[in-house]
Amino acid sequence: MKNIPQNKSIEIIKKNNLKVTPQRIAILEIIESYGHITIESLYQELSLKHTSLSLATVYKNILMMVEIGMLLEVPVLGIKSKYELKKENHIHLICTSCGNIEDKPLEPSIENIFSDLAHQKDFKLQYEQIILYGLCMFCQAK
Amino acid sequence: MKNIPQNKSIEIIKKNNLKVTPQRIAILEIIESYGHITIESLYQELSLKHTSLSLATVYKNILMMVEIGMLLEVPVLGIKSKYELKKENHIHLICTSCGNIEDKPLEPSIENIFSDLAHQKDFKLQYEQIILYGLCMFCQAK
DNA sequence: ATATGTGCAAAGGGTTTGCAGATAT
DNA sequence: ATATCTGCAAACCCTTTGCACATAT
Repeated sequence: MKNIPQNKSIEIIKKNNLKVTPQRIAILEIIESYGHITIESLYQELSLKHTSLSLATVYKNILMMVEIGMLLEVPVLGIKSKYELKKENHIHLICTSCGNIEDKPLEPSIENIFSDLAHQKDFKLQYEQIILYGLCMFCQAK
Repeated sequence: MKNIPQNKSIEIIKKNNLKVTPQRIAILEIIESYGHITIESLYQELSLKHTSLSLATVYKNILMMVEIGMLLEVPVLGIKSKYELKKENHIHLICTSCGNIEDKPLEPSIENIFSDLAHQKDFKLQYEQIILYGLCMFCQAK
């Protein structure tokens, strides 16, 4: 494979001491453009441009990238997990009608509430996962 | 099967207009005693007393009970989902070391924060899923 | 009596694995 | 040059399904 573009995906891969392959660049670019995506959709999208890219490679990379903290798994009730690039902690708003996921920054005031709460329970907090399910503005209009 | 005890599980089953079978009673009693449990553990536990109970029956019931809102699925990053009896909305504290899940009531002050936040985004909130990952007091001591 | 539920065994589908060949460094 | 990565195909679950029989109402 050829034509490796210079971009953010490459930087992320390098930062994590992984080899910069066209497959990985393609995977990250699609995840970035979608924001949140399932393995299945990711593979479908990848197949359009990289017909030889195998599903096994997608699985191996996604699992490994989650493992090393490059990606974050977002479990979605009822369907399969979606994956996103790791960034500052944020809240997810998931539409139960269209499945779209929107991010919202996690304000310090909220973070404080949960760190206090964890402290009360003698719980050493590592990660806060906040997911709000409901109808997005578009699906409400329907 | 015989020996149907009178208890909370039976009431739950009746309230949902399902037939009261020994299998369902056993399933609910184990979920209640564990608080949160995976399908696999549930089946293992069930097998101890009800040797003829099939895994297919467990799956059929759990899926159906989640569907009608008797049970709630709690996705756990890295492993399989656990299931719990539906009750007032609450926060989950999941230990990343031992996997134990503890509940904490969701205070109105927190609920208000998220309903406000959803409102800002023109999002019609249906369900708030808050999961805190970290180390429980026992695993910190190790 | 009848709708519902269970158990079995088979099918299904998503995920993982091993390995040989290819590629990035 | 060599450690890493990819693609293929098989293996491996976990989960679902269909159907005949059993059971709750």
